[in-house]
Amino acid sequence: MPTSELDRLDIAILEALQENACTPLSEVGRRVGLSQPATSERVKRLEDRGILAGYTARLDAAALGLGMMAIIRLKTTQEHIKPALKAFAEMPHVIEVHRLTGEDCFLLKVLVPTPGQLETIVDTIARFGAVTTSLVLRSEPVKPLGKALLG
Amino acid sequence: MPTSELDRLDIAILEALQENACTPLSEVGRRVGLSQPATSERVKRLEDRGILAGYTARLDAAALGLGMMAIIRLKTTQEHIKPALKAFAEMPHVIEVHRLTGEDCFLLKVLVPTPGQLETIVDTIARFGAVTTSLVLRSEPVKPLGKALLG
DNA sequence: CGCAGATTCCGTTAATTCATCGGAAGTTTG
DNA sequence: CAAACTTCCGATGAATTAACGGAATCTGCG
Repeated sequence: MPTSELDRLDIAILEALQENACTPLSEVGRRVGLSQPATSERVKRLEDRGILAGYTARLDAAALGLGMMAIIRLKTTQEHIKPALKAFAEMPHVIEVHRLTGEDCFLLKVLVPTPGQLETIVDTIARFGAVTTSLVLRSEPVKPLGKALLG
Repeated sequence: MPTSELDRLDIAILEALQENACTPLSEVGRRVGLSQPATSERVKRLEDRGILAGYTARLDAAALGLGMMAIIRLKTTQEHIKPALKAFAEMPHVIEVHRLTGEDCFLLKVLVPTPGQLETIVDTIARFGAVTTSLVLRSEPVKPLGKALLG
């Protein structure tokens, strides 16, 4: 089994660190009922197991001037897949790339400062196949993963 | 303007912290050519400006037993929107919710351990309208945001 | 039963990292 | 040209993390 037993404490620690990775481990420990060294040790074990894959800064796209998010779907054919992947990698505004089953081959998430930038991106991608572009009107805050472990 | 001037150093700092938020600021400073206190001060300023919105742990979904990602699109009508949003919030496996322009109203990203779980989710969401579900075969690593600032 | 061995915890302490301070250098303002 | 402002540096004090040694609990197996 991939999740070789995470107990309640591990999950609580992961939730705390996902919500704010800078919470002192003594404080995390206090919340879950462990000492600082014990908490530290568990965190280290979670890292060694590859469950805790790292720590990252959360940037505010809007504050960075990237106020427009769009979802682009691409329906293409086999021979375009590799060149398309390469092109996506070189487009800095394309922040997520997913290969899909179903009618569409790719789903991309892009962040741009202006509609004009979006047009440029769509035009470039359209060279590989049929694109469908949707603007994101609103996003609910991304949910922390911890919750999904209990169901 | 939203991006009231970020210089090259700010961008380099953001990139470093996005790649690994635990890099000591003395090390970040060394890379960008600043002392530790100067780096610390810039980070604090970026936080105050709301550009650096926080720090979060990166969890490995597969290692957590959530090896299956799916994209669900929902086409629905006005009166279902609020109840749908509420339902999404209560489903722990739904980790992203985007309101879209275009034919589909919502795009969801879900993480599940088994196809059976996905079926449950799809069935629940289908009560609000017409759903289109695609499995994610592969995802390219999410791109750091810093790159998008230079274009 | 009961004794290794392993695991996980705690308290303490050493090492690392971060925050704060005073002061210098450079820029902008009046 | 001076005053105010900004941003930097080096040094120091405060906070956090990492690394012990030892105690308690659990496991496996004679």
